[in-house]
This record gives sequence, structure tokens and C-alpha cells, in this order.
Amino acid sequence: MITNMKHIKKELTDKNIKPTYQRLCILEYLHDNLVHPTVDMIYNKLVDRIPTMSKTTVYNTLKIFSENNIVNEITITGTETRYDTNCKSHQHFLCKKCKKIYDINITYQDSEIINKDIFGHKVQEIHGYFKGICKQCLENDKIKD
Amino acid sequence: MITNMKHIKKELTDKNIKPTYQRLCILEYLHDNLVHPTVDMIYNKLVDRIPTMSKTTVYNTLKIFSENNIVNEITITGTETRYDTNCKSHQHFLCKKCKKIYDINITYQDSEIINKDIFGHKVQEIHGYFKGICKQCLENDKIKD
DNA sequence: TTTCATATTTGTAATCATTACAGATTAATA
DNA sequence: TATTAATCTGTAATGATTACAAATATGAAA
Repeated sequence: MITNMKHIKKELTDKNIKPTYQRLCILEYLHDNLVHPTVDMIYNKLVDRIPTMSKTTVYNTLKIFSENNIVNEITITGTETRYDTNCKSHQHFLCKKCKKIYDINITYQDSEIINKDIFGHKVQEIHGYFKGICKQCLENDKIKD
Repeated sequence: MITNMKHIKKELTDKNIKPTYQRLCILEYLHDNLVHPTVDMIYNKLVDRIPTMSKTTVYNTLKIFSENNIVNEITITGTETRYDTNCKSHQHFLCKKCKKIYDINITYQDSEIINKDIFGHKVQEIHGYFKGICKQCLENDKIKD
């Protein structure tokens, strides 16, 4: 338990979300595991501590969190949604080989775009991502040669 | 048939992809319908002309196209993959209300990033997208008020 | 042209993430 | 405590995608 529980509780009550035990645990997990986890990863970890935990609860909770901008949904892989609580604006890099998602901190001119119009559309979220081969995989390949 | 068939055929042979009738029809459809279609949209349109067309063929073909950079896979919605042959670098805007995907042409400094390293990772694709409420939906809401 | 090997297409069944739903449980209020 | 609403849970349904094997088409060699 790295993240302070009171802090997490406040994050929910501030948004008028009832801080149930399940919700607190899920949010705590997200804060402590900034690895863009899947629903399965979250569920499998928490079911140890809360044996009655249901996967549906994980889905429901993440939906509420997403609607309240507590987490971002990352759909980069195309197979399953990943979840991210890193609130600082950042991009993602998906390695096509090992499928790991890296955070990329390239400063964007968010403030110039967010909540303003682009061709008349109201922008609420900005997502940027890159795909390629990650450093680790490049090095592994080098060794094989 | 807006796009020239010979042109399409060349696009495939240039990449050593056998230009079968099914593949030509799918690529032609993609060129003529830059609406980020789903597999279902492609299949349902083409099955009229090719009654034996199988949805699996559409999947197989799009996979080959994607691997050869003939189409881009757009996973913005999180529910199904959309396909795009617009080769000019551009971003996408997903309307959270009507689910339509718009092309957004904000010039990026692609050339500065593509095929170069970002923190040691080799970047092969750049994707950028925005989510929000589109112009049309904003106007529809205005009328209701 | 015929034969053979290979690539492609097809249809069905399986998989897997996600959602729908309804009953059980918990919390909140009077 | 009784009542009501919110939340949680487990199962079943959905829907996109993939696996797979049989059918078909293609292309080369004889």
C-alpha cells in the first residue's frame, strides 16, 4: 500500500462517488501500478485480498472512474482496454513485439487545444500514441545477431 | 468504382501481394470509402457483388494490408477496429455522442519523429486522436435548448 | 492440356473481452 | 428497526476476432 488511503478516499468523495471498499481498492491498485493494467490484471490481484470480488464490479467501477476522469481508457492494443491514472498529459508507445506500453512525455500544447474547438468540434480528450519496437526488444535483437 | 483498378492492382503487386479479386475489391472499397469502415461495413457492401465472400477473407485481407502498411488500424472506439487508407498523416476525432470519426488535419512534425528514436524506442507509427462532441451534435443540442 | 503443389478462400466452431441482467448484499435514512 | 436505494455478485448473452480444416483457385512443370 504505497498510496495514502485517505487521499484516495477524498479523490472519490470529491467527485460524489461513494467510496466503497471495492472502489477504494481498485483506485489504490491503479495508483500503485502505473503499468496500464487490464481488467484481468486488476481483478486477479484484488481477488486475493477480496475473495468475493467480481469481475463485473471491476468493469462497473472502471466505467464510473472513466466517466469522472479518474482514469483514462487506453485502446491502443485493439484487443482489450488498458487503464491509466497518470493524470499528467502524456503519450503512449506500444511495442509491437513485446506488447508493453511505455509512457512518453513529450510536451504537447494541450492548453491550446483542450476544451477549445477544432473545426467546430469540442475537444474533451487528447490521446497520442506511437507504435514500433521498444528499446529492450531492439537490444535483444542485437544480441542475437 | 471511383478508383482506378489498375492503380489498385499495382499497389498490391508492388508489395508482392497477389492481387486476387477479393483483395482488389476490398482495397477498392477502402479507397472509395474513407469513412473508417468496420469489417462488417466492408463485408456487407461487398457480399452483394461477391456472394461467396466470407467475413474471414475480409479479416485475413485487412491483416495483410495492415502488415504491409496499406491500411491503418484505428482502435479508437475500443469496440471494433476501423480501417483507414488515408496515407497522409492525420489525426482522428471521435464524437462520444454519435460515434462518428472525423479526420483532423493538424500538421504534425512527423518527419522529426518517424523512424527515429524516442527514448531509445524505434517509432514506426504515429497516431493521434481527440475525443469530444462533434460540431453536428453540438448544433443539434443547441436546437433542443 | 493435365497434373501436382501451393496459396487463397470459405464456413463453422472456438475464444475472449465486455455487457446485460437479476438476485443478493450492503449502506443510508427515517 | 423497517424501508429504500445503491452496490455488488454470478451467470448468461453478446459481439468482434481468431483457429482451423475443407473447398477452391492459381500457377508451374511435365
